[in-house]
Amino acid sequence: MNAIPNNKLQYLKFLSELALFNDIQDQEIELLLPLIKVINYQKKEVIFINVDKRPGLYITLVGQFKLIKVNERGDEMIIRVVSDGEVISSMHFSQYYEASAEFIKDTTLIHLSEDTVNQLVKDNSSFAKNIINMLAENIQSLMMAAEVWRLKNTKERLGWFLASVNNNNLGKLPISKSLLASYLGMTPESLSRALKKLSSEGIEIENNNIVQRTGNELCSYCDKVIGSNCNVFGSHECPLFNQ
Amino acid sequence: MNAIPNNKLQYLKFLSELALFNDIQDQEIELLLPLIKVINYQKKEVIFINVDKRPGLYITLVGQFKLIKVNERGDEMIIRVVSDGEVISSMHFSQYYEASAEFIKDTTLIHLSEDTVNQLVKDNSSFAKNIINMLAENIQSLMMAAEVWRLKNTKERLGWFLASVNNNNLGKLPISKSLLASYLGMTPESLSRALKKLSSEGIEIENNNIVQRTGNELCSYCDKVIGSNCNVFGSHECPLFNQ
DNA sequence: TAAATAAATTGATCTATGTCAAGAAATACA
DNA sequence: TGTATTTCTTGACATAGATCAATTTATTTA
Repeated sequence: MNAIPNNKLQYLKFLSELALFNDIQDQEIELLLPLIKVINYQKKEVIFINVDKRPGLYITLVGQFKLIKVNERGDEMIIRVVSDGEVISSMHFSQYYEASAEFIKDTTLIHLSEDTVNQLVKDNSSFAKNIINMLAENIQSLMMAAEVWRLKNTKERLGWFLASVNNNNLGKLPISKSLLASYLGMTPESLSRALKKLSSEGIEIENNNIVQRTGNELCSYCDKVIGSNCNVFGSHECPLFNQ
Repeated sequence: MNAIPNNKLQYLKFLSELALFNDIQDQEIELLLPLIKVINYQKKEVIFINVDKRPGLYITLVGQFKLIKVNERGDEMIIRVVSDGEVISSMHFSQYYEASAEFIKDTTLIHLSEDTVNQLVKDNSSFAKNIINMLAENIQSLMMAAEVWRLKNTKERLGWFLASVNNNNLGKLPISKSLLASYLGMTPESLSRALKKLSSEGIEIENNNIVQRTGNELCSYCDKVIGSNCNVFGSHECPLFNQ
């Protein structure tokens, strides 16, 4: 009677490992399974996000998409690139905020309704804490992005991005160059030129791998936020603590 | 024995009217009063915010300050201008995020420690909800700011700002022009030139008051988020719903 | 594996906005 | 109320990065 269909039970392990469900018992997550909706999108598909579409919380089971805004002239801004395991909470956008999602890869999203999330926040303080942490991380990365766009030139923006993925992604470029250019708020041409300048400093991209001539050229583009998950962070080798 | 000093009791009414304490009983707020710290800052004072300074949640009792980041070249970015009744939650910044606050007016802040806030979130689901709403609003305004910086030119940025204050501030410019220029990511010279272009469209600033020739010129710079607290929003007069 | 398509690079030019300098207007101060 | 100081405006000029166009290089697809 209360059996959860087998096809939903498969999500239990995935969900339980997300930061969003930290300190939440598997039994509690199981109670959610009947409430989730699983939605598939194809590469290149574009959806419009606003008050009319079902709001709520979307968890990326697998795939990749970009959250974008476009102005009248057709200029596009990438608000965020969302990948496996990442969460987007459209219910926390203003009722009138409009954005689009464009799928970069075939993507499967897990959807929790606004009511479900609100109920969980009310009943489970760990979940409330996890939601708060998720939103705080969002704020953090939006502030960082603002800073990068406003205070850094094209070469510095690219250097900063490479430094950040080099730490948490083992030196592999996670997105294409043209997507990266757009994400960093520049044209592909400018990215190409910025890359040329960086290569004269010993930083190169060789078939999607970030390569540093002596191994620490990117340190000069690092900052304390992105550096905090680097293995020399805070040590005497780290230039951020030791100029 | 448990008496709250009279000088703290005066904050009860102020706090109870904040969105942060929605659906929270006065008795519960009273329990907080012994835990708050009140801090005064003078106009032009600058403080540095990072992990070493006491983190937590700051509520602006009265005054105004700007949250800023500066790069090596001395270029300054205003992350946010914080005014009376507004909240800044440095505890939700990354541990390593560094910013400065520069006080524009003499300012009094009410401080709640990180532990106090965490305890409240745990014990009181209304407070958790309020914190979530506050963070969501932060995300909203950071996304809007990113959009304004990235997709609008100087004239459009200024028009957008004037449209937004015209709604919620009765047409009075809340900050000086040079601060506004900095907030909008342009130089005072560019702001001056943008203003000249707007005045040819019937939009002027006359001793800090926003004046529109026919009364709705700013509508073309409005959007659904800032328009949502305009009194013609959604009606047949509103150009946003009716092109 | 070749042809077709898409992505990235390079060079030449253009343009919005920054910078610098001088003057005007507004505000503070005495 | 006049002087000093700050803020704002205007013009001349500089520049980072956009745009446009032509290749070159990679990736799909058949």
